[in-house]
Amino acid sequence: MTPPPAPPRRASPSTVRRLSLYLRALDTLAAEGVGTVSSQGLAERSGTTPAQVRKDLSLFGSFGRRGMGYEVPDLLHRVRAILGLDRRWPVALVGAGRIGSALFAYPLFRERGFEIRAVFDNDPAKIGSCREGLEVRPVTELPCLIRERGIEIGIITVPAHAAQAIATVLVESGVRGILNFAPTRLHLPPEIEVNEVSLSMELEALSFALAARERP
Amino acid sequence: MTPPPAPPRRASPSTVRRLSLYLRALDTLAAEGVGTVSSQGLAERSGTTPAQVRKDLSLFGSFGRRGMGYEVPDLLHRVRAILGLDRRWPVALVGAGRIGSALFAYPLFRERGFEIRAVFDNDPAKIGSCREGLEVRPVTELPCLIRERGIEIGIITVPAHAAQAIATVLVESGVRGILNFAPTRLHLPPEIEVNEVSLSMELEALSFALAARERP
DNA sequence: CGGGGCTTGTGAAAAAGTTCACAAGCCCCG
DNA sequence: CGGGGCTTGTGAACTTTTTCACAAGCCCCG
Ligand SMILES: NC(=O)c1ccc[n+]([C@@H]2O[C@H](COP(=O)([O-])OP(=O)(O)OC[C@H]3O[C@@H](n4cnc5c(N)ncnc54)[C@H](O)[C@@H]3O)[C@@H](O)[C@H]2O)c1
Ligand SMILES: NC(=O)c1ccc[n+]([C@@H]2O[C@H](COP(=O)([O-])OP(=O)(O)OC[C@H]3O[C@@H](n4cnc5c(N)ncnc54)[C@H](O)[C@@H]3O)[C@@H](O)[C@H]2O)c1
Repeated sequence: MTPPPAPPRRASPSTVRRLSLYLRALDTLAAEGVGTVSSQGLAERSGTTPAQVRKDLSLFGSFGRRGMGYEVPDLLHRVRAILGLDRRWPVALVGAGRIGSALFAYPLFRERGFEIRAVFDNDPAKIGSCREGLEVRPVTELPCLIRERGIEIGIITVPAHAAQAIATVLVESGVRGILNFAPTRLHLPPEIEVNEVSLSMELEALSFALAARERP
Repeated sequence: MTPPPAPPRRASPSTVRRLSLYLRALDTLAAEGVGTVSSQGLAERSGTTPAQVRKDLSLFGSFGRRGMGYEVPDLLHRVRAILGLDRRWPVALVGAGRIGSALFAYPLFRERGFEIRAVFDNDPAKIGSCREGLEVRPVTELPCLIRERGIEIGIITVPAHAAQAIATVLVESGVRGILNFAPTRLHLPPEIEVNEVSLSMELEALSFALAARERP
């Protein structure tokens, strides 16, 4: 009656996080001209264990040579492909405020293939102004431009009270993934990928750890 | 020979994350004037399950009444205390660039008890300028001011190549917890709490999920 | 004042994730 | 061309985290 043992051959969120770390480490190694790296070496540079590195990678194939380790350029390419970074991702940014502008100006995103192709705001003072060559457009144009420019990922950097409405419009316009900086839980259809970034949460984790250390 | 069953009565990182979510939900409930909430209600508002809510809270005590649920103001206070938010945390910000300035201007941190009491940079054009009433100081004054102002948490928003040196100085000056926005792994003594925020990683997780969905 | 309807707190079971341990494989050297 | 030294890939053991399930407890109503 119980369905077989279940075939869950999927990467856990922690594996995905670590893959990003491996990618960062591999970028550095490649820049240093290192040709080959062992699971040991990768583990040291990404703060995990050799067994973990091998397990993570083995979910997607066998990329190493026994006795030798992994070839840096090859593995770099593989990990990029696994993470879906072997293509460009057109991105829209909604909310050209403080954090939105900071993100927009951040060059590393583009290097990784994330291309901000539209910026929206509803403040007349901001609309029409330029951010690094791209003009801030009114939110009313959002559906049209998202479709036109084939945008698949939206970054939300508007105040919390406006986030849900923006998210809904983004999804209706064809966006499949959302990175949300506003401190609200978004209600969206389950096929939409949502990733929340909460800086308060990060500080609170620190505060918890420091406070816990003081009184056990 | 194996030490007893082991008494690991500590909250896992995921529990801590969820506590932050509960806190956010409780804030909203309190603002709405709701007097009482069940684990069910909290779960819905924080995207988890009732059993998980109860397990998480039970790590720290019994705060509810059977048949009734939890009293919102009481639980709010308890969760704040658990997270170490029943006090002020003096914070220093190093790197008054784009993301640093955005963080500095963000009012929610202060509301949660995180008080930015010093801002540092090494760019002469920025030193001496003011951010919301606080003057940007040169990094050379960092050790002295950190000690003087009793700062325990440092936020690093300098370029990656400068992050390790800043982190080391912060720790030598007495900081016990660090929130690092620079994309580098920091090497610090184990008693220092370090929390990395990597926005690339968040985007990459999205990209992975969207790409995976396309070719199963 | 006792029974019914809910909801908590918590062991026990299940699932998920990590570490272990080792056979299989590769390269180099003699 | 065969042996030694390393390192991968991977089942199996172990650990941690989540889910389940239910007794214990509280309140309200009749
Ligand atoms: N600044 C930070 O460090 C920080 C940290 C964590 C989270 N956040 C969150 O990020 C979001 C933005 O924060 P910020 O500090 O950049 O605020 P901000 O006020 O500087 O920027 C918000 C921008 O959104 C625009 N906006 C408001 N309503 C809009 C709407 N309905 N449609 C389109 N645009 C709209 C505003 O015109 C403004 O330009 C907030 O939800 C905040 O909680 C900010
Ligand atoms: N902007 C973003 O959206 C974003 C996103 C993710 C991560 N980050 C990371 O955050 C960090 C800062 O990014 P940013 O965009 O704010 O860059 P930025 O160049 O705007 O700001 C960096 C600031 O650090 C100062 N600085 C440089 N070296 C210093 C030193 N040795 N001591 C003290 N101050 C020094 C500079 O003067 C500048 O004011 C970088 O590590 C970046 O990778 C930024």
